[in-house]
Amino acid sequence: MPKKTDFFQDVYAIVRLVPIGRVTSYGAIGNYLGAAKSARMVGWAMNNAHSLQPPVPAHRVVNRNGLLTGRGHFNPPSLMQQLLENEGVLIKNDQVVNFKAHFWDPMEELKL
DNA sequence: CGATTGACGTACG
DNA sequence: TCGTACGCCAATC
Repeated sequence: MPKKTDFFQDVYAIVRLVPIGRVTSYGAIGNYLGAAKSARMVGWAMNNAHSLQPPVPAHRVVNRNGLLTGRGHFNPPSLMQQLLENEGVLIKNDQVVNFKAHFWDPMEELKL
């Protein structure tokens, strides 16, 4: 029987599967794991992800609005935007430009 | 051990 | 269209 902590591991697995130049959202991951309403847990998992090995590319995970809500948890906070721009994802006003085009939905990509 | 918070999202007015 | 309320579950105070 799977342990509840597996949810966190699954979140990390999904984030690591996100291709370069693509981004996903907390809700999309939670939805894929069957915890659509537990998007907060995905965010909490990211908080723990900073201590994981290998490091989880949390900078590819943004909120439903494509806003870099978690940038304040990076070091420095601007690192998130910098990493995304480095992968070809433009950020404007702490928000992903053309977010819909860069959006990587695990349910569409992994479910098949 | 109880109350509050948190990298979110949906529902309702 | 915008603002407020609630749910979700774990960690922290």
